[in-house]
Amino acid sequence: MIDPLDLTALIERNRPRFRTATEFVEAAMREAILSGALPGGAPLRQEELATAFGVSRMPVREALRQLEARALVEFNPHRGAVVAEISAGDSADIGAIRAALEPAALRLSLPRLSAADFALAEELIAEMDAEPDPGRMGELNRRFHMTLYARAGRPRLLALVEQHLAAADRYLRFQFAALGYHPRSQDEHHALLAACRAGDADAACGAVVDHVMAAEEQLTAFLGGRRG
Amino acid sequence: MIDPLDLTALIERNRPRFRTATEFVEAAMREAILSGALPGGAPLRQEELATAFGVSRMPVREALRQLEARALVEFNPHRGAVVAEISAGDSADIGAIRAALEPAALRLSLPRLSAADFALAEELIAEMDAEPDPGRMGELNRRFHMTLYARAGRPRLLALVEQHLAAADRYLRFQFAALGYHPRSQDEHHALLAACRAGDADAACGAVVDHVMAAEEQLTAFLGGRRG
DNA sequence: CACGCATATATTGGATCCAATATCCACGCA
DNA sequence: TGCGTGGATATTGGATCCAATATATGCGTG
Repeated sequence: MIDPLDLTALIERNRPRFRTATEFVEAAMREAILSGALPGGAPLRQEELATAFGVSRMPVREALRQLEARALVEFNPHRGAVVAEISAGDSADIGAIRAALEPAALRLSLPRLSAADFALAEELIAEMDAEPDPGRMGELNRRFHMTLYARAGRPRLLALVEQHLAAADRYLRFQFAALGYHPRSQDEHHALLAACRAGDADAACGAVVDHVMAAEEQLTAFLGGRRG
Repeated sequence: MIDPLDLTALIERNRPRFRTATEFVEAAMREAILSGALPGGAPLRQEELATAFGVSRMPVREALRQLEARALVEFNPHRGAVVAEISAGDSADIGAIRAALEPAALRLSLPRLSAADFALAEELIAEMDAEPDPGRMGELNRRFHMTLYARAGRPRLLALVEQHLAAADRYLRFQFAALGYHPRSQDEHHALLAACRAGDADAACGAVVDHVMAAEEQLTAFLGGRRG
């Protein structure tokens, strides 16, 4: 049973931003899943969600289908949808994808990055140092990475990267809550930015891969390595 | 207006394979889009599709939402959905993604490939030589690649790879129809398989990247390079 | 007392209905 | 004659209703 109060905060706040109820429900539920408000395995009763969002079951159904295509929820015919579980195996999967995509995006973007981009990235690192909330923290981390990739000029690639950065957030929140923030990650952010500023594509890509892999290893160890 | 006869072939053939109408419609429409039966830009009228599939508008709507999340169709609120357009820019986008993901999948899979896997890959190459139909051709090409990646043991990564192999098919069909099949591609398949058999991961990954990039360059040139 | 079967209930899947919005066309006016 | 406005029409978005299926409960029987 989902506590209605947990969701009411997310709901109705940015309702008017969306043109259709389906859009609204999809965005709110994605946010809820990625932020951990809806934990892995949580059953998603359509009627319950519909009343929580103040709509009928139909926008909920369409939103659930979209989230299914993004692997955030899983459907079982006639049995309902549940929030996709997190696991060590899935974390490794996401890590492998990030380690492949992010250097590719960076390599395309790097030559076109401007001084303003570097300044923004620097500022985001500083904000991360001061941010205690894990949720905002993940958001800042995502924006830092995306700032460096943004000039790649490949919308599809960037959408994939952002999607998997967000997916990784679900896991990083775990790590953050359990171990506190790892200062090594900030060192890696600085190193990455320095390599970018120097225009050294190979070093920058290496830094990204190391960064992703390090976080991934930490996580796999933390999650107990139940699966490869 | 969609010619109903174009779709009727796809419809009702494997209808019983699916447990829900939504699953069925989603699979059929994805197939239709990827195979080119529904070309880019084609308007997707819900009522029309519903009668074509012999269902109500609802499964169609849910299927369209799933396809939207996979970037195969585009929605405009209150204006309807259209099949996602193909373009030189999008082709380059897909090429960049493939060039990043496929070597990663291959590197994970390569050490675990068996003699049977190599034999299957070899057979698929041979079948490609004899296949005149572009549709079946793409299918064989996809299976060849996926055979080499299958042992990666990363379901999420493999799903992404397969998804973008399929997306690339939409473009390769173009190339095939206009230029005929390029024998160079088969040479590259042989070289790739040889490197895999030799267990040379670096060479194999290099071969994949070259293969993807070569096809991509051909395509970009053919599509006129309207966009980067 | 355990197991299997039948029935009851809850929940999803699918169809139909109504409302909201966009497009199209005609008409009037400058 | 060209442009803008207003209404008619088509199509989507959302709500409600019905059917199909899965789970749970309880009964009977071995």
